[in-house]
Amino acid sequence: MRKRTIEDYVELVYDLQKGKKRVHTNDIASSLSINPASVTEIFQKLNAEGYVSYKKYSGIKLTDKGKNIALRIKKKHNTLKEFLILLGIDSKIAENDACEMEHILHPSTMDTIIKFVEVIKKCEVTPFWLERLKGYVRSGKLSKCPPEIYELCQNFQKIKD
Amino acid sequence: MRKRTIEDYVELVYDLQKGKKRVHTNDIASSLSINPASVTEIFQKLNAEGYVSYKKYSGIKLTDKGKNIALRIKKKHNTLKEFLILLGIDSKIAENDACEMEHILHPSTMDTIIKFVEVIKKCEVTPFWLERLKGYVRSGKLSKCPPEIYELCQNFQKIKD
DNA sequence: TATATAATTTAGGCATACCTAAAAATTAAT
DNA sequence: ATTAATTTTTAGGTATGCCTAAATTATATA
Repeated sequence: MRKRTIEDYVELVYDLQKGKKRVHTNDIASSLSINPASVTEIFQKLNAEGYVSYKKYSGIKLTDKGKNIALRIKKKHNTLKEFLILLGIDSKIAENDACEMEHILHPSTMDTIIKFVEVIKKCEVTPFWLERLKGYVRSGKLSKCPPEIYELCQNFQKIKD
Repeated sequence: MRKRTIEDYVELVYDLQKGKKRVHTNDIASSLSINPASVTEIFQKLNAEGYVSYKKYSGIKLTDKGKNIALRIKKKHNTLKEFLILLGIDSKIAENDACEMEHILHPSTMDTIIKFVEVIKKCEVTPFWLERLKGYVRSGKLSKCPPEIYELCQNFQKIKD
């Protein structure tokens, strides 16, 4: 696996913190299958950089700074997952890929994807191209674009030019 | 930057190899702004794992295994870049994000994206939703879906049910 | 061909993200 | 309230991907 970033930990702490006051070394350790001793080091680092407040032997708690970052990333994560699921990708895989993508995409790419999801979600009917895509992924066969659709697009294009 | 993988190097070697017999430490070193001494180590590793053949002081050359991997990744890369550009993302940014995504996406996600690009490219006219998305990204304003389109999609959906 | 210059490799170092083992603190059970 | 069990921390270790400096090999020039 790639090296885990501060963002990864902050996000995880946020999730584990739900319904408890503080997050303890063992919570993270068992959740990531790493050694509690390693988690102590991570806590110290997160604390030093102001993402959490840490008291020896009593776990950590996200600071406002940490919470903001967590929320920012989780928003990205959810949008990306939604995006992938929209395209027909299995939700477990979407979850995973979103997890990777959330750290690497350029803000403007993120912005486009956010708007993409928004546009598709605003449609009351499943867009036609999406039906075609899903069918193609499922069967390996790409159905023909119905001439009505084609004509419409063509007309709209003419209007623009 | 994230830790560079074997894949990164193999891909780079492939590109640098164009028009020359062998790739030398300095080619990689200057291309990545890392120390030639580090590149020697990388060469030894690539050689040990069979991706290149390496002769001390005379650079490396991709093996068939290495070449296959390079081609596989470059194909992913190109598709991802194309995909992002289709969505209206600036080509320099698309290049960069593709570079990151190519290593992380699940094969089935990759497959869907490949087919997505294929479907859109097969259209002789720019699909309508894509026009709307681009307009939205550009202006922040989302145009209404024309009723003709809406009706068509609705009809097709009825046929399916 | 001898020598200067450039490219490459070796040897050893540093940072980091993890590890294990053992010490210290906390919590639970009698 | 002791003592036992659990959790957490400390101390020290490993692997890796980079580094610098110095040694070695290759190449270019006189």
